Amino acid sequence: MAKITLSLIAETLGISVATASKALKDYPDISAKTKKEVKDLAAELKYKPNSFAQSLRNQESKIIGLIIPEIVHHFFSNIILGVIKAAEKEGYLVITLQSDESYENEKKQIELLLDKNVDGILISLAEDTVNFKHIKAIIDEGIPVVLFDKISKLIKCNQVVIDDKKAAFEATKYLIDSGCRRIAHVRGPLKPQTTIHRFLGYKEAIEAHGLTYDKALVFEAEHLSYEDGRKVAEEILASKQKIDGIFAFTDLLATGLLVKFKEAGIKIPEEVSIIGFSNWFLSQITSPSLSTVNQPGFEMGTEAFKLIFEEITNNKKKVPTEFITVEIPTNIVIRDSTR
Amino acid sequence: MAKITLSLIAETLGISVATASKALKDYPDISAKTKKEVKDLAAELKYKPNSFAQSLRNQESKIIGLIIPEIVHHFFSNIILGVIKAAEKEGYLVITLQSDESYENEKKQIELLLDKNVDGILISLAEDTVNFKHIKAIIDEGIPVVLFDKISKLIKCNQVVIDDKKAAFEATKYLIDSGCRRIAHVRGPLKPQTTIHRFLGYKEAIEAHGLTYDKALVFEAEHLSYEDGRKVAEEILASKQKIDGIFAFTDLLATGLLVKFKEAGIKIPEEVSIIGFSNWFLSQITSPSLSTVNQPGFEMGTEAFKLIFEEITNNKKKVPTEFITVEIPTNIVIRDSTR
DNA sequence: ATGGGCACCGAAAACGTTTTCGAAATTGCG
DNA sequence: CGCAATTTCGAAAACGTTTTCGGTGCCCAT
Repeated sequence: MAKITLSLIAETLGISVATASKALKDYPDISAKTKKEVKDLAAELKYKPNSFAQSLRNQESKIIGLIIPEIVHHFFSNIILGVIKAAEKEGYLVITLQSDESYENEKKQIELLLDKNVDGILISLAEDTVNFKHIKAIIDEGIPVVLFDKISKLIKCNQVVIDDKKAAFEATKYLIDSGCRRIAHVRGPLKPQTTIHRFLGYKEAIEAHGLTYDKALVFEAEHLSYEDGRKVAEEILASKQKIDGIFAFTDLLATGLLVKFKEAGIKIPEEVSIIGFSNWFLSQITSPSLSTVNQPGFEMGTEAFKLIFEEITNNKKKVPTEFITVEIPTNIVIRDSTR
Repeated sequence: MAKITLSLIAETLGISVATASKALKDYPDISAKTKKEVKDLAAELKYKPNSFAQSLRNQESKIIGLIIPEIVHHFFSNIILGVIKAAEKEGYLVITLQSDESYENEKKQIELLLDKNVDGILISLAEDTVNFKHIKAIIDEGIPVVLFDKISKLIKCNQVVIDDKKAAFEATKYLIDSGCRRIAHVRGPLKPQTTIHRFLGYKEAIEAHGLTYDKALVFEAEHLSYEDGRKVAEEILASKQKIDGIFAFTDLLATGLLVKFKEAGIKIPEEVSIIGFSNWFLSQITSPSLSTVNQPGFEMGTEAFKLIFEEITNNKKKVPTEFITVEIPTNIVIRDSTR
């Protein structure tokens, strides 16, 4: 039951630890015979190098950190999965933490990860993070950082995003192409950049297709909840605005809208088309099922890991990395809530 | 920019590394004066002990592994969150892996975690795991293991579960108490134990309340999908069985049933009450919203971590742990799909 | 015989921390 | 003042791996 170490192997073979180590790693200055002996014995004893010792010696943990605002969330859990699967392929493991959208937590958690000497950190910024000193500090320490989804252009590092404006443009365009002429937009609270970009995409699509943008058709939801979707639907109904299409900021809002409109006796999609955003699981099971914009979380996670892996490898080879912002393409998923 | 190590501190203070180390950990054989000097300097230089060295020396990583079948899943992502939050409080971080319900992956991932010298492993077994040698092997190596949700009584270790039978009993009882007399059960495929337990709970509730159990009222869904829920609904309708209540194995099935019944012009809950299982997010947004059994993932995760933490601490103190199986209580959530 | 070149191996330092054990310095006490 | 007890510290080993930098031998050519 003794621990299987290099020195054990070396001892039973009558060679030195150095030779044993080099034999296992195919150093050219070890004879084929010795290599075979060492490898055979290692296999027989099921030798597993001690990762603590390796990490200490090589100054790398083969672990990366992942901080997201909210784990229990269809989009984010897809990102987690994408990161973990991509990392696993390259021999990396992932420590996940949830910031709860809090700047303070984010800061503390970065410390925790640095204390564990992770080889890099992937972050989707918390909502109330407006100061980026803590992020810049880790970058200055030489630890690779990749930002995804909730990012900031002010930070010099690799980033992974979707093109919200373009996606919103296309969603709105689809409504227009399918015959809608008075299209409302239900947007979220102003803070995240995404709100603005999706709004702009909506507006540009309207104007690019010979329709006139009407401020009265833009409604703001306080939160991004199902309940808020219902509330906004009531507002729309109360406003007596005549509309035949809605582009909602997110699927949850869209679902609230859809249900309330149905309850009000309005036929979806015959009278009003509705399109959401994110392609969460629930959009498949509303009735009618919800058309939406697919926000590919898995791919974003995969790409984020690829970027950090490249930077880590570059750093080892002392070659500088030039930072890029990767845009993951979105696509429209047409179901039954649009004509 | 030099690394802040103990020896750096020791050198600038003109003492030995040993003394510096002991000063920071309040060893009784260090004078108050020296302690203060060391601590002050450490704080000033922002000294952070190197975790590699600590791990190597102390033989512990302060990291635990978590293997689950599927990350993108409301119940499981709640478990992840519960584990991570509980771990964070005790100074542990969590490496998460997804087995994809595959025994082979499960085995490989356990290896990965052991290679990283995690201090313990939490596992929800994959569906096609029927052989437990790989789990027993880690336990024999002295690594604490806690099983949760998908467990096996054949493995001697701490476990965290819900009482499926009792929960099913109560769900069915609620239907009976609210006036249902011909209650169908839609169950899943036979393999997981949960299927059997929930069925038994249903059956016992029926019999305990003066109703007669009728095999013809039990329907089997091939998978646990929304689509399968719809299919089973058609079966039920085609069978011409007169029913006034349904207890479904899971919310997704229940949702399929609910939608199909509504499409067939049957009023929910006036004509047929439906109750699901798990309290996924989607059960709030069906119309009518779905009554269900709350399966508290977060609490299960928290409890699973507590158990492994206790075992780790026991092991350090050389006190033996006696294994227990913790049952997390479920509760019924009544919404609008039941009378 | 002498030296250069080659193939093979090992000593030792290094990564940074923790802890045992013994030594030195100080104090207490008779 | 002498001896024992106590306080305070440091040397060194240990955790296990990796890699540099020299060695040995041995062969071959001169």
